[in-house]
Amino acid sequence: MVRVRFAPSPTGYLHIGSARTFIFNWLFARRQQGTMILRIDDTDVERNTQASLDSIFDGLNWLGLGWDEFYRQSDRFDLYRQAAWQVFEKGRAYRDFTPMNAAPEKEAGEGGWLSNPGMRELSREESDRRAAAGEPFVLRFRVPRDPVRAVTFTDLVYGEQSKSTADIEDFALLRSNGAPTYHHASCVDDAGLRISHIVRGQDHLSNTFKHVLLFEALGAGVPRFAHLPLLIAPDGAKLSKRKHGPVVSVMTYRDAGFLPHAYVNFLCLLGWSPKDDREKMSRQELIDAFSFEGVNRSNAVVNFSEEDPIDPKALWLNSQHLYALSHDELATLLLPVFEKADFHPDPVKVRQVTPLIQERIKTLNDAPAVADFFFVGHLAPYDPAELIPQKGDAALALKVLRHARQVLAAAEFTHAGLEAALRAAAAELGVKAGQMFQPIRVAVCGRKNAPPLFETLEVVGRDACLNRIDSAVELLDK
RNA sequence: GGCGCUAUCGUCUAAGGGUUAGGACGGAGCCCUCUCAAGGCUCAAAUACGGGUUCGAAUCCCGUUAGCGCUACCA
Repeated sequence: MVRVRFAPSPTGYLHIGSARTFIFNWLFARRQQGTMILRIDDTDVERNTQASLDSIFDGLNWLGLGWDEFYRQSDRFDLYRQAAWQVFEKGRAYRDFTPMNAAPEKEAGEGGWLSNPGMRELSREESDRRAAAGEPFVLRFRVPRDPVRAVTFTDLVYGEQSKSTADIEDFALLRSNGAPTYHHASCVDDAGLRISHIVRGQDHLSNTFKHVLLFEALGAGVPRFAHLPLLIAPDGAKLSKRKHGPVVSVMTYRDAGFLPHAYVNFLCLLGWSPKDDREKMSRQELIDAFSFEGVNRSNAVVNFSEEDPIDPKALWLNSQHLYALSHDELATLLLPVFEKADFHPDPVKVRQVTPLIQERIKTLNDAPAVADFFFVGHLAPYDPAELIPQKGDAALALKVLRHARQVLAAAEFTHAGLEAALRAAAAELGVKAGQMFQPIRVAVCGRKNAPPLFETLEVVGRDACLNRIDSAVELLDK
């Protein structure tokens, strides 16, 4: 039975790298019909905040993938302490009374630290006596070095891994305040929750040797491991909010008008490939295609810059998913966006506008800027020169608009009716269709670039069209 | 410093002994066209470096360089 977990610590918003780790866990769980567990790794009481926990939930909820079981490490401290003392009783851990901040630090820059001399070999009697006297200590794991041996495991992504116990430090299990460390709590839970596969960032690859040792000391089976390459910034540094700003938070993409699934799709393609050139994939396609074979070993750059804070590929993928939506689905998503833009939109109007702008937006947030003229009572001021068509002058624009007004006053306001009427009008005037349409477009839309003319006029409606053309004529006449 | 991991177009990636090194984003151009999009087509763009092994290396091995990670009573 496959059981995987995503274990964020609530020390900030949901990072996009964490989001991807969550997604890969989720995909693997669904693919294997296993269980997805969300576990909050909040062992560092000092650094955890409720705000951060809330924002992690916000991010996860937006992604919309869900989980099957939920745990919180701060509820389980007794479990960790109990487990730690069992390890101690087995002789696999010892008390280290070295005062905090007084570690035997490398003065001469030689580096490397394995254990606190003396403490590891302290007799049980001496250790018990000092503890009873109230001297603070940290409980440290005793890495087996009597004969040095290799710790090995097979990573589903990185392959065979091996490290000598001569290169593994005696890491802490319990702090002097009795709280468990990340390594300890994590392993106790992974064992206790019967996690079958630990899928996490590659930054934990070298920690895994410690964890393997701990699982053994705990008397637990060792889970399978799959480490994921990291997401990094264009400068090669790891993504940090301080240095790279909001691009590292998933909420940024929600707020930018991304479709959650499009963003999931984008994240999946960072460090993983279906190996068949597919890019836009549905949730089910991702589930069906996912495997650790397809995961890369090198870190992936999220491509953004100051001017362009969103990866262009993410934007493209979002547009592809946007274009695939039905008009009704998209209209439903667009309604709140227009509301937020203060357009006081009528749902019927939004539904009419939707097909006209669908292929002109890359994010939901692009819609108000593209569709403003469908909703406003009065057009924002524009440069009258825009009304003048290619190879024409103000006189031509005026002639076209006056004639158009007449024609539109009588025309049947449907795509076919408008097309027939306006093409005929152009022929009558002896101007090219483009020269006819451009002044009308600018008069009605307030700009040169807009959706195709006939359907646009149809949705804007006869009254508004005539009024706007009157205004344009007035503008040119001055 | 020690230990571990990694290295294909600008970016995401495919090819895992034999390919003109493929696709996508982005860029340039053309087509379509009432503008803008969308769509179609074309072009530019890569195997970090040096040694091996082999008839043959992007691919396997060694070294170098570079980047990243771990080396906390953070996670």
